[in-house]
Amino acid sequence: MATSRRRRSPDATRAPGAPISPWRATRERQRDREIKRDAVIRAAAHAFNRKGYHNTSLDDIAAALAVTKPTVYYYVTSKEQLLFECFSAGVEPIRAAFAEARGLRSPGRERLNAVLRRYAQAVASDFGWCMVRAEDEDLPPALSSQIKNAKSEIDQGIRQLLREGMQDGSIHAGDPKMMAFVLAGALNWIAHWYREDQSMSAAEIADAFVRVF
Amino acid sequence: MATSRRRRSPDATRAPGAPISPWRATRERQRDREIKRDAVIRAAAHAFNRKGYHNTSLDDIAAALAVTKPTVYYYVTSKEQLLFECFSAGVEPIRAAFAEARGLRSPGRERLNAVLRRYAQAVASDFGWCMVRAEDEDLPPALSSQIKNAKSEIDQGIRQLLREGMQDGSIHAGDPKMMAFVLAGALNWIAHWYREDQSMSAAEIADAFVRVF
DNA sequence: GCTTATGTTTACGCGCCGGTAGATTGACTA
DNA sequence: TAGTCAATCTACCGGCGCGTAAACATAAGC
Repeated sequence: MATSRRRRSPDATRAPGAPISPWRATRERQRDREIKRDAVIRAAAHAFNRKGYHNTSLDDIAAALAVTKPTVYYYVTSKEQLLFECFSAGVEPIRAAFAEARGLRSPGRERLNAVLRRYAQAVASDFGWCMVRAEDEDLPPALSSQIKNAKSEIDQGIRQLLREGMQDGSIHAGDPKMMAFVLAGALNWIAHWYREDQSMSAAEIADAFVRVF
Repeated sequence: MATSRRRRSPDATRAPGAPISPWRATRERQRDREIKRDAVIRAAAHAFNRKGYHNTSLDDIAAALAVTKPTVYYYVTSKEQLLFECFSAGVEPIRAAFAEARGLRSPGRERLNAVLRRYAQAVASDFGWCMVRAEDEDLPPALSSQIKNAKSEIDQGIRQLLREGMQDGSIHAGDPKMMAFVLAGALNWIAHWYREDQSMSAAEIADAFVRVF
């Protein structure tokens, strides 16, 4: 929305070594803008992680970045959107893990383990906390439904890996739905206790968990 | 606090059949008060469960009881305390389950299963939701620390049962701490999805979970 | 019946916080 | 140098929601 007002796009097919375009500065600014926007989202995730969504004001987030509230609003349209962005940032690596696992040829159990490991790491991050705790009640329906879809997608992905593992015999038979609930629950819960008990790294936790299963 | 102003205690050693004490009404009123107070807490738990703590106003809770806000405050000193009471109500049956399990002579695995089953049922209730999601950030330090203690107690209880089960050979060896995290996480997570997917009763879920482990 | 305790109401104060309007600064373009 | 545009600021609005003061009603006790 805020970026839709550019009148001319910079010449993308510039010969190397050619004189620098006068629009270079514009591109740099745009890149700056993305960096700053990311910083806002990261700061928000960190604050939400520590104090909770509702106990964090936008003034808090702005202060953490040493700017003022309207500056935050320059990069983000609302607090709700901010939460949503944090959620998205948390989910993205998990999506990636699934995509990666789909490409592998190893038995289902190993593919599942790989996903779970990445999952655990994602959940242990600042974003992970937002991901796990982003509640539909806190968001307008449009964003809420997107979150539900994403969560459902992950759930189905786990069930699918479980089924594949059962078919190739690498995973003990059982009800995929229940097993997925157990797995997701155990992993998501990491977000709750990891802040207080950081005696292990996220990777170590993931390995320990996989060992338990 | 509100009950500390009674000047004379009713005669507790009254002969049966004797004329009813004029303080009987007082006792009845006191009992009424407790019932009403419980109703307030239940209504709060239900509302928190559906809309979340921060999205529930005390006016909402009052409206659900067809009274006004000050009436709620007549039974409860603050919203925070209300949340704390919901937490306590949720935890209490779990405490009871542990106490019961300690009295049994069966192998550790069965005692643990019994606890987990009750645990799952507690988590699937309205109170359970509050229990799982009551965050220290939302409460004053005094209450927050009590909650932490209760949670820690439960955690230690699970670990203890695991150790006992390992000693008598009924539970496969492993790291009790990690296993407790996995168990608690999987069970607590029930609170998140049970509202939307009520295809099974809490007891069925508990059995299914125990089977997965 | 008069008084006191108990329960509930109406009406309100007030702080916090999400969000915005509009001025301001500064850098890049021509 | 003038003009444009991106970025940030100061100052403010409005409302929601917790919690309270004080009046009012009803029933109990004497």
